[in-house]
Amino acid sequence: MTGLREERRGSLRLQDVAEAAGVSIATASRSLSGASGVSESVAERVRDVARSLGYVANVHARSLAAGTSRSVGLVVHEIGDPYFSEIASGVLHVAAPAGLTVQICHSGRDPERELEQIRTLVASRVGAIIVAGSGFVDPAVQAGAKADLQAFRAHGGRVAVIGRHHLGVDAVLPDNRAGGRAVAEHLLGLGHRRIAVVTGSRMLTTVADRLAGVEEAVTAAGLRFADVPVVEAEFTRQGGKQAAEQIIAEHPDVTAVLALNDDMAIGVLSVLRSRGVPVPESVSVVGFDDVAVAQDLAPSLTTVRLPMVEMGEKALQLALADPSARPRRRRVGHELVVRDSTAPPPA
Amino acid sequence: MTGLREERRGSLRLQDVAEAAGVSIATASRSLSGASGVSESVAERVRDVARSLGYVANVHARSLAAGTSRSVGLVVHEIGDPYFSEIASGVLHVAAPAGLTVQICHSGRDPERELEQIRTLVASRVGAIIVAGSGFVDPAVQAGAKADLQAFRAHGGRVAVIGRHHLGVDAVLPDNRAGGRAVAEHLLGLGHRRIAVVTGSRMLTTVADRLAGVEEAVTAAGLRFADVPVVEAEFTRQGGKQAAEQIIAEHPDVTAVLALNDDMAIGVLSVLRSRGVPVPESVSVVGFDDVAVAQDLAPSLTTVRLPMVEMGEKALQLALADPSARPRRRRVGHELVVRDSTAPPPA
DNA sequence: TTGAAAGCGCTAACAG
DNA sequence: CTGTTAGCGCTTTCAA
Repeated sequence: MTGLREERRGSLRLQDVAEAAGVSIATASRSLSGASGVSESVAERVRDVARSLGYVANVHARSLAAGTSRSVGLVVHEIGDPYFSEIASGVLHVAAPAGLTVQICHSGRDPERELEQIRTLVASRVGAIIVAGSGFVDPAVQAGAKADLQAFRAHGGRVAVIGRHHLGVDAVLPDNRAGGRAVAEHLLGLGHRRIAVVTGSRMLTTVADRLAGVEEAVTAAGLRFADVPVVEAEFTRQGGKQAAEQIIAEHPDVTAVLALNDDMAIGVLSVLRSRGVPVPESVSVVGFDDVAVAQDLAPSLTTVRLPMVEMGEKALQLALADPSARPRRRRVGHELVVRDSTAPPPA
Repeated sequence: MTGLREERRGSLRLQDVAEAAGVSIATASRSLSGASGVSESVAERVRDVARSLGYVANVHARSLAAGTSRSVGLVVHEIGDPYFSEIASGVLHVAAPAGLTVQICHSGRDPERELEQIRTLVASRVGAIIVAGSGFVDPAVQAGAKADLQAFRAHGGRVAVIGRHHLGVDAVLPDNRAGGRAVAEHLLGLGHRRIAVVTGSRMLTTVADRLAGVEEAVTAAGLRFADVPVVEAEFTRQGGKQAAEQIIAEHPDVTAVLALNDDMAIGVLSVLRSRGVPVPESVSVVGFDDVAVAQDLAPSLTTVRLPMVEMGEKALQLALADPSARPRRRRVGHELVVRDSTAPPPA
């Protein structure tokens, strides 16, 4: 009785399809995988039978036998963060039509955990791994991840990263430096001279690059970057709030706050509003990323737009493209979006 | 030469660990899986060897042999939507410590696609499936999904859904109806009598439930629900904008807009602001969900808080708990959060 | 073009 | 407590 066995596992096997179609299991396999070497008539019949039976191949058996799987892994810092959820959205949008499943995991901005997640993905024999979080300034921090990723590639795995990493693989690179410069120039152009910068950990390359752009602009404007207060906190809304409190306490004379991501800028706006500081009349605020809500805040946030969804799409496309000998880089544009949170400094 | 084979696949097999530790492959397996029946000293040695070798078990081989996998599937409408990314965050937060990987897929609010995604997950032999996202009022629409989910359960799979009722499985249920009532009562309590409701498709149970709550409150206040304009559009920010335009055109006398999710409310606020309509002075606006940014909008949004992260956590916990004969329901609380977007109607 | 059969790496009886 | 061995369901040579 075949019934029993079906009940045990719950689904048909290729063999059931093969029997029903009156062919061997090998032919059935070839028919369904679209491999050549089967007469079209037979192949079609097998596919019909499979469909009518509702057969779905066991992914694990297939992956085990073939050594690869039709799935990709995505490592983000935190999926609840809009920056990453938009990237994830982009990844999913190109994965689905390609018949790929996506495994998402959190690194929590911790290199250790990131390495752990990468290992898990490697063990899952995913076909590609996309690392979406910021890299770390210190290459040593990611040495482990780099080694694992290289080994993964050496065995046919595909890898792409978003943002600057020292990982030696294909990368989608937003121009954080030019973006930082642009947004700083915007404030300087409005006449601001006492600007405070609110930032996440400088260990993150994203932060380092954006900050370098800011420094360029400040220096080019004839100011000393050393005189610009740079307040470091968590790269989150909460961190932005904390930094804002500190600025209000220690640098009450600033006329503009430049936050290195929108999340922090939102935190800054929140504190200023609760303190009754009018934005942009008394203080201008800018962010970076242009997450979807930036335009709906009040005042709407001046920021630098990064095409997160597109970055996710590009990353997966890059990973899926024919492998290249040396790492490819896809730069994505940025765009200064001037909204209502900035104005000339108070007279 | 073992070297070759290692190169072919790229990683060590259990056998390599077993040899290095001088035990049989079975003992090695037991040691690593933490199964009983191995002396602790041997088990420890095996684990040490495995760790020093950097061994990671092949997930597919394991799943194939064991018939189950340490992974869960999560179906959301759209991961870029904050409502779902917060739920996903909750799911990931309980999955990771449990050693579970999470596969996320998009249904795009389309029952067909949803069914397709569920099938893919079943084929992946995930241990559990979590369906987040509203169900459909018409049970027939989801008959396919229900059948597949039941079959999946019958074969040992775990299932939990968030916020839907026609699937006959464990569910985490936000009290949409009571929430709708609460937020409508808030508006009525402030003295509003000309209220417009902005909603997504009424085919969604989420919408139907919230709307029913609103109707209860309106009726209890002695008004006729039929007199309340209900504008239907996409359940997104864009839909909210569209609905707002329509309300301004067709019902210029309303003093309050009740949007059935925050996303739509944000769209409404955006349109009102660009039209120069002061909120809450001329028109009050309320939303539903309390996505993270709701408190940072200006005016900050009065809404009903749903604990999305917690809902994600609970759903996975439910799915992971010992299976029960009949569907369990975990109700999660809601909380009216009064902020700055509501006030009494203009005199 | 088709089929038989040897694994893919691991788990889980079943022996010892 | 430990080892032997038969699969898990599929892909892929190798023959026919």
